[in-house]
Amino acid sequence: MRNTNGSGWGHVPTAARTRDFSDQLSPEERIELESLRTSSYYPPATTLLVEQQVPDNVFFLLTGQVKISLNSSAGRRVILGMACPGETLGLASVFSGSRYDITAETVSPCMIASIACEAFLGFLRRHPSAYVNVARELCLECARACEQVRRLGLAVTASAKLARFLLDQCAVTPQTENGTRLFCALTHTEIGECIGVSRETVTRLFCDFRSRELLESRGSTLIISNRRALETYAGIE
Amino acid sequence: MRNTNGSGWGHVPTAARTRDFSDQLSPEERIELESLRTSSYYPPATTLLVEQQVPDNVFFLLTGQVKISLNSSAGRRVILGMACPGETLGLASVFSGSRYDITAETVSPCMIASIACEAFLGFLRRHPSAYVNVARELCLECARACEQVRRLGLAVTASAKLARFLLDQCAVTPQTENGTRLFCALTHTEIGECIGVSRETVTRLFCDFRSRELLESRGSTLIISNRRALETYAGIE
DNA sequence: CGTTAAGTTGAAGTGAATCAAGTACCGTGG
DNA sequence: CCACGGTACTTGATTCACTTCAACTTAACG
Repeated sequence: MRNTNGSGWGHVPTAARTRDFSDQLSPEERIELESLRTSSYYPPATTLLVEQQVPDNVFFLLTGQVKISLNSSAGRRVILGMACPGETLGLASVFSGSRYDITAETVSPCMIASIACEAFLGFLRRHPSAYVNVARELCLECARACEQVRRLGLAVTASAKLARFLLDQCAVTPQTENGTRLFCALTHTEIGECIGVSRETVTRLFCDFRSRELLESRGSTLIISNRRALETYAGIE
Repeated sequence: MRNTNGSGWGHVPTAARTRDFSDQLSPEERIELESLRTSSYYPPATTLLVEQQVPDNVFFLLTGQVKISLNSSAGRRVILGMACPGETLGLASVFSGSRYDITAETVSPCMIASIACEAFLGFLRRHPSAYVNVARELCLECARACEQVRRLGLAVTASAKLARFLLDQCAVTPQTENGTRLFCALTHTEIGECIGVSRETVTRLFCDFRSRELLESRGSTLIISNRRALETYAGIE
């Protein structure tokens, strides 16, 4: 099951991403924003921002994938999802002037552009129409958090949670003729953190799903030939 | 414990609310927005919007309280929180053009202003600077959803969840000399839906907390004299 | 004063966490 | 090439917190 290519899933996250923050900006605005950005390379497993920290930068993910999580001091963690190229990180906190409310770390080699808070807020003051872009990004963050609440709160059993999680992944993955192929490089521990169950339970559920022929797995590839079956099994809304 | 004044909590929700959507708009913009709004009275337990519906209006809560929840077709529900005067409802969905992602219903008699989607989007097109207000509201929605993920995902036991929930309420309630007084008109069922546990468990936990002298309750008033104790008991991050 | 909704309490059942032990896999370096 | 160490995965046994079910009490309201 383990996979070393370092990326979370074969395809994009929450919503297929066709545009990034600078979309819909005027050419001049785009150039100005460009001039404020400094891009750098980050190796896998680099921590970009930590919840409770005072924001210093807004990040724009150019390539690679970033794991977004919430952590408790007790060591417990909830993974909200994987950010994909085009997404911004830390925007809500910088904009609202509060501390970071999420933790973000790279899972694959990433190119990331960053802008210091004040510089970014200055840009927004000079170009208020860019707030439409801020609002668009915030919508995504909301959707991601809501999705997670649904997974954790509306699914009763662990199997329903996993099924729902897999179906959410299917929803953003292109289908092939005989089912959906998910290239999943998350460890069982991480999947557990995504859906709020223990590592061992994830293992057992995969066995269970396999024996029920709800999915096949080969290495880090999951093949879900019959979504319907998975949906009904999970008692999806 | 039951309380018939119909309001959720004695004081405001997530963040103390000092301004509403039209804050920071120019006087002309404010007047124009005003002209688009139609205000009406809604009795308690009126459903304003339902998840999966195609958005038709943006709502501005003027007075009263509104319960925001996520529901599954299986009848399960998660209460995200109570909206207070000044908040907007359905903004994210109207803005992003997707279906409502939450359900909202009044819990007390409410005055609510509404604007048809197209009219509101037209206003935003004419006054792009108003997007800063949209962004501000979306930040609130994000914060609320994140808070809920923390409650459901980071707290392990039911007691930790309830403790955290009560502490969140304390955080937005003015303190008196001998502790925090919460006027809670949520039923045990509703509290259960807020933290993802059953009604009976809520009852038992209240008994337990009382016997541990973590709180006192008189009618629908909760008195938390020692927050610290509650925090340490819950193993709060 | 009767009806309905909310709260309380006990007993039984269970799903999932935890603990523990063992296996498979991959990269490294002798 | 193989021994080694580390990480991830697997599987079984045990335990427990919470749900569910059921019976009962209390409170609110016409």
